[in-house]
Amino acid sequence: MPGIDEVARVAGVSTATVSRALSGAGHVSPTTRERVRRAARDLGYVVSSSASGLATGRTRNVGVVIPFLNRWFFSSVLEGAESTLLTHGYDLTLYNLQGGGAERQTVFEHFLLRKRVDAVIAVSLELTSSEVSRLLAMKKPIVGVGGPLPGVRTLSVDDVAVSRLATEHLISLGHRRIAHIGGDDDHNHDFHVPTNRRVGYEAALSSAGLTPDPKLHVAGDFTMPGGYASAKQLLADADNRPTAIFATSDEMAFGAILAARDLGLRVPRDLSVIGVDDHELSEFFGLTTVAQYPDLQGRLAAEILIEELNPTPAPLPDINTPLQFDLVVRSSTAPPA
Amino acid sequence: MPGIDEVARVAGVSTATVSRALSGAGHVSPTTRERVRRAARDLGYVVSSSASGLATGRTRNVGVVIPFLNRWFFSSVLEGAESTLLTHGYDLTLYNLQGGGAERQTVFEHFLLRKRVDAVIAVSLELTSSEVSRLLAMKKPIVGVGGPLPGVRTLSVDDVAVSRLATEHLISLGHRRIAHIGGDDDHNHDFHVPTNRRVGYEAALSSAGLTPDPKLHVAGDFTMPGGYASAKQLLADADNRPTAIFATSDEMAFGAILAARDLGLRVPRDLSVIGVDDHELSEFFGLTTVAQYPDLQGRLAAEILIEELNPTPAPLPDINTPLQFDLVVRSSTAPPA
DNA sequence: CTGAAAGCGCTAACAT
DNA sequence: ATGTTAGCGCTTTCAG
Repeated sequence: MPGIDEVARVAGVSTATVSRALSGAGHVSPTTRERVRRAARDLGYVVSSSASGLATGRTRNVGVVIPFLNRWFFSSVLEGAESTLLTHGYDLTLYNLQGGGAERQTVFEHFLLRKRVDAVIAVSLELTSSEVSRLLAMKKPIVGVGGPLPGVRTLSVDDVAVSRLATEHLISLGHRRIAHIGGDDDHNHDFHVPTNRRVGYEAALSSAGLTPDPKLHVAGDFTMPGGYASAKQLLADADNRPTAIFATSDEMAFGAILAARDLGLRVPRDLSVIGVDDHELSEFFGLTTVAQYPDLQGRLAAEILIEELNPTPAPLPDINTPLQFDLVVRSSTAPPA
Repeated sequence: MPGIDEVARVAGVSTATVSRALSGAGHVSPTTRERVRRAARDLGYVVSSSASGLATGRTRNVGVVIPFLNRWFFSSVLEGAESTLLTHGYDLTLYNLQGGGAERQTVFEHFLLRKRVDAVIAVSLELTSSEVSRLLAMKKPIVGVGGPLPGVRTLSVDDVAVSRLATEHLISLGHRRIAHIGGDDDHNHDFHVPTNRRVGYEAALSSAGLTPDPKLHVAGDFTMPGGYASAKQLLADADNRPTAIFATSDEMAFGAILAARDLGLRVPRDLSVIGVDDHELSEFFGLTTVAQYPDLQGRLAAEILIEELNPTPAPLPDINTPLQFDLVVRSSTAPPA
């Protein structure tokens, strides 16, 4: 494992020149640069990130704090962030943390703050203001994905608008009895997504002169089996059955579609179903949905941080950047029979 | 951001003592240790991992190279590895790389080797022997998950035995026309999982005196839509329809179940389906499957590395550790009608 | 049990 | 354009 001085010796220059030639900072003559490059390559030299990090104070490493790895939304965000960071020469250090707990504390104290990362992406995680301020005090840029964070640049869809859009689609098709599979409280601390989605749903109903019926709202857990169970419950009473279901995630919507089938109902003839996400399987299920783009969210988060880390950052987007979402109509919604 | 010397000053000791007190290495009197601890806490001191890494040559960071993030198997491995590493005080740096390509080269040259990680977990990725030997030359332990790697400790299920078990289950139920949805060549470079699974399937058939029928084998892509399409194809010819399908992944098996339903076939009365994985949704689908335990695989990989990184490592498992797998019978398999 | 001091390998002024 | 040199903040002999 050769060090920089060995490269310097072989190239016949000083270590400073090697550093400059290899990092691209500072002026080095093309010939020298080439000589250094070759020496480095021949020796199989790679810089020590610890040494370089110690000298510069920058680690070229971004921490990502994320509550789930095995859910489509989250793994998509992660994938987007990872590939962007990688192409910009940054590493990604992963912290898979749910809710609070001692583990979370540990991560903050002993990892994130350890000068291990230059910046943090917090996905659907509400940092306490003390966590945020410590990070900010260390000049570590943070960007949140999935909801507003106090004093932190965040990327999020307008959940109220998303569910209003979904609900209005059903209303415009002529539906009047529209059920909603929301999220349970377990998921609510993450930026109140379930609450906001419910608000949008009820607002859309009210605007259309419909009164939200509490019986048509059930809490789900964002999973397919959860959506299945919720839908079964909503569809149990054959007389008062809704003609449409708006599920707050595509996976729950898939469950609802399967539940309808098992009850002998045809989608969309007997029941319309709409979700939120545009999950990779939504096309397969023919699910109408409101697309959000988690991979782009991850990419964008990474790009913002990279820019902020730049010595001369370009102007950055608003502190609360609203994200795009689109209605994607497929075959799970239609006018009621 | 206080440094170690500030802690030393406040605690009234030398920096060496602070280091010893905080790291637990070397002898420090209980009183002193307590004083140092308090000083550190009061100042909000955390060690700089760059400085510590530079001084010790260890980063307490493990790299994980993994081809997919959004597939259940892989995210489960990752989750298992992450939580084990975290509880042992290691960070996890994520490299999401498929196949070969320049990106992969980059990661090896500029990241993994940058003294950034102490060890590497390679998930379902065939490292070239030059990659392996470079890593080994730098004394970086590697463990592979998902298949044998030349000269590297690996954890993997015996894919031949797995699919033999699955196929034998169907045979023992009385099935004779058993189809197989395998993997396509795109997935074959990862340790030949598809090939091995096919071998096991055919071996089981042969042992039972059945001749594998090439028409009953189709290549899949490990996804649910892929399994759906493959099953549709297998079931198209009503006269020569198989009575059972063995899919090489649970997600494809789910697709097969849905395809059967769409064709008006009842599972398991008209068609038995078995998969491999024990995916989190397998219970929901009532899928009989051969369980493997990716989260445990991730945990185990992490534990092995942590042990190997230990200055006085305990004896380690075999270079090729076979992993557990179990037949899990649910309601998707039954004797043929 | 504790302190002094020599690095770990690199970068960034500052010179030239 | 390149070299000299002083750290970056910690760990670890080596003394005591």
